[in-house]
Amino acid sequence: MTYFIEEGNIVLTEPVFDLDQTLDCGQAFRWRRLLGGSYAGYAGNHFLHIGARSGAVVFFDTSEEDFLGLWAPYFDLATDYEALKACFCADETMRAACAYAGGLRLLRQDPWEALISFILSQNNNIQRIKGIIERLCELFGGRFPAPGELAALNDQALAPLRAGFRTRYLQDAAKQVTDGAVDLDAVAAAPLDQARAMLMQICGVGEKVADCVLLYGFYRTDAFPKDVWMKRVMERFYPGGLPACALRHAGIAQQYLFHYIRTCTSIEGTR
DNA sequence: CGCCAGGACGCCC
DNA sequence: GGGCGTCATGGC
Repeated sequence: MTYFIEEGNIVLTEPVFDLDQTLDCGQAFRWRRLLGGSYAGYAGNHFLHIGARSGAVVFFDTSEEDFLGLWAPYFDLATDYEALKACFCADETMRAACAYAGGLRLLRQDPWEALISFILSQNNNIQRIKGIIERLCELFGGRFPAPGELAALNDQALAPLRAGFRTRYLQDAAKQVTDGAVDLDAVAAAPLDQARAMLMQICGVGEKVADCVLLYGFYRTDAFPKDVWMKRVMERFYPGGLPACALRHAGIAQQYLFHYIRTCTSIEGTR
C-alpha cells in the first residue's frame, strides 16, 4: 500500500480499485454516486467522500489516522487482490469475471449493519434496499441505529421505512442482539457452521442471508451466499460445483461472479 | 398492467 | 429432504 497526503486528502496510488464495481455492486447499501463519479457514504457512522483521479483513489478530507484505522481495513487494502485474481484465473469463467470486474474489492463491514442490511435484502431489489436503509437512518438523525435503539421502535415507529414483511424481522434481530440471545462477538469467534446456525436463530435469517452477513460483516471469505444470481451462475457454468481455484476464497470469487453475471450484458441466456 | 427483486417460512407430501 | 404459495413494496 502506497499513499501520500495532499491538502488534507489521502491519495492512494497502490492498490488502485474501481469505485463503481466496489461501492455499487450490491454488497453495501449506504453509498451514493455523485456527479463526476465520486462516492459519498458511510461505514458504520463514519462518513467518507471518495473519488478517483488519474490512476489513484482519493479519500477526501481524511486524516491519516482515519485512513489507516478505518478505511484501509474497510476497503481490505492489506489483501493482495492481484494474487487472488491470478489464482482465480485458472478457471475460464473466473478469468472472464475478473477481466470484467477486476477493480472490485470486498468491503469489510460492520457486523450489525450487515445483519440489518441483508435481512432487508430478501426478495427485494438493490435500489429499494438502499431506500429502506436510508429511511431507517433518517429516523435516527442520519445515524445507523444501535441494536438497542432499533429494538425500542414499535411497528408504528417503523412504518415510514415501508419495509413490508421485513419489519418484524428487523425487530427480532434487534431484540435478540440487544438481549444477548444472539451474541455477535460469539458469532465472530465461532466456526463457520456454528456461526451460521447462530445467525439463523433470528427470524428472517435463512442460509443465504446468514452467509451474506458472515462474508460482508465478519469477513468469512469461505462463506458463499447463493442468491438467485449465483444459482444462475452455478447452473450455467458450474453444474458440478465451484472450481478448485475458487474454493479457498469462495466468498470473494462469488463477488466477482455476482457482479459479472448481473451486469455484463454480453452474457446471454441468463438474465 | 405483470414481472421481478442478493429469500424465508409454513405447510404439504 | 424437496416443492409450492405467500409475504409487502416499488422499479421497470
